[in-house]
Amino acid sequence: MEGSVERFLHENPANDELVRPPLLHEEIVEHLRDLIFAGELMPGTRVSEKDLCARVGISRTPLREALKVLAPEGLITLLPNRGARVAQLTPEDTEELFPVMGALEALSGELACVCATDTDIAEVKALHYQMALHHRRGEREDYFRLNQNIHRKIMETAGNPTLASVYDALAGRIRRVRYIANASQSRWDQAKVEHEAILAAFEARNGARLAVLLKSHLMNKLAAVKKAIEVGKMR
Amino acid sequence: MEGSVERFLHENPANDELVRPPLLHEEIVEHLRDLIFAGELMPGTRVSEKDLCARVGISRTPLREALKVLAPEGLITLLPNRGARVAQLTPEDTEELFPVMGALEALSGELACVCATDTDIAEVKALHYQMALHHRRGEREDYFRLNQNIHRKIMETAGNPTLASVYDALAGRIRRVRYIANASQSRWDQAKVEHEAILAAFEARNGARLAVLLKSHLMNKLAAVKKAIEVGKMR
DNA sequence: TTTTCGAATTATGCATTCATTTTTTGAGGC
DNA sequence: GCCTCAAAAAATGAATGCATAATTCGAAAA
Repeated sequence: MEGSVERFLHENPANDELVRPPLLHEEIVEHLRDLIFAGELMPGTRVSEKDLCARVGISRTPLREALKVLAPEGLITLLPNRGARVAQLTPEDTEELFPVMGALEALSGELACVCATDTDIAEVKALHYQMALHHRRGEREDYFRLNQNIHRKIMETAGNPTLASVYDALAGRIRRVRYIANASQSRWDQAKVEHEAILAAFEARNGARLAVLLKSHLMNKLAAVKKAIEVGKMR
Repeated sequence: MEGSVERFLHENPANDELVRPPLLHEEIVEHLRDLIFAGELMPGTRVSEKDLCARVGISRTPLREALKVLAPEGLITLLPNRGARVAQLTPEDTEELFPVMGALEALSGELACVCATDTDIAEVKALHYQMALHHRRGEREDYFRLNQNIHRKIMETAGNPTLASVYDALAGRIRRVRYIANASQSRWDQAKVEHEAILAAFEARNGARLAVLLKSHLMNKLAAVKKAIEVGKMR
């Protein structure tokens, strides 16, 4: 009977999750994130509610809800009566975010060393050598992508979804500046060396060492970002 | 002239911040947080939009915006077409949150050891001995409050507002269970010993050691919470 | 008495509307 | 020509309205 199926679904909270229809504002949140990450909405840009509504084909209510969600996340800045803007990372933000991300990545490394299967390690190894290839070929975009994949794989291996989601939220804010970290060839080369040590620690399942390496890797990246910004300003 | 003052205010972004009127939904967010923390809205409780609107004296729009903000924060669970509920911490959440908070507290300790003035350390010391007094007197509520104050003071001394805000968001989610960590006298005593070591490391400005201590302090707290829940279940 | 089914009620999701505030525009004065 | 100020236009903040999904309630059946 149909009835029993419905009852089964409703009496089991876990299934309710699967059945639940999407909330419009959540889709808009993701859509806006994508627009920001893709660079279609640049930092500092004013987000016109009317325009975006027309563009996405919805009313202002869910869009406004989405903006309110993205504000605490740090992707949008809300100026009362003066609209929303794509958040701009201040130097302070940058300087504050990297250590926090470093701590979270360090934890991911520690946990990953405990949880990782041999397959997990082999996967990271494969990603690493593919990345190394892109480095040798000077393919920055591909290197960047593989780099992200490696860190993401380690994060996933850690098996702590809460950690991953906090990390992702912060990573979204510095996505743009991260990319410029390897602007200079020397820093890029150094990053590659660091990654070799990271791989080695992971293969050895040396969690403490991996944690330290990941942490310093991020702090070096911060230094590189600051330097790259300095150089950029002087021009 | 009045005009020049207004222009001055508007031409200076920093001042715009000060002048800007409050957004209703943000006030509701804080109000709801307070209600949840105060235990007036218990985990699992359904949040009726109509009732809460009447209670707070606003329309549904800003309330719904507030609920949407609190959902990603983990304090509210949104069930599409079925309303909002005060989020209930699952055992998985608990197990995931403590290590993350441990990593963040560890970082706060490290940074605090670098940034702290002698006054900062003296302040923590004072708080510590006041807390120790409450421990000796068996005053659990006061102990708990002082305990929070100490960790908060160290966090503030670290001088990383981003770190603090991420930490606070997570702390809000486990606020309730944290309180039951010192349910058993033996654990409470152990916690006090750990705090003495923490104070000593801070006084010595031994960041690395303080980090390790704060981290293990939180992991021990997790173990205690799990145990307390187990005991609670058996009754 | 308990269960089942369906109408009535209620609550939610989103669109629309109204009241303010901000921004723009342009006419007049310096 | 540039600044000042006021009126118009536009945008935002919040309330209300409407369509739909969920819940409740009660009558009929088992």
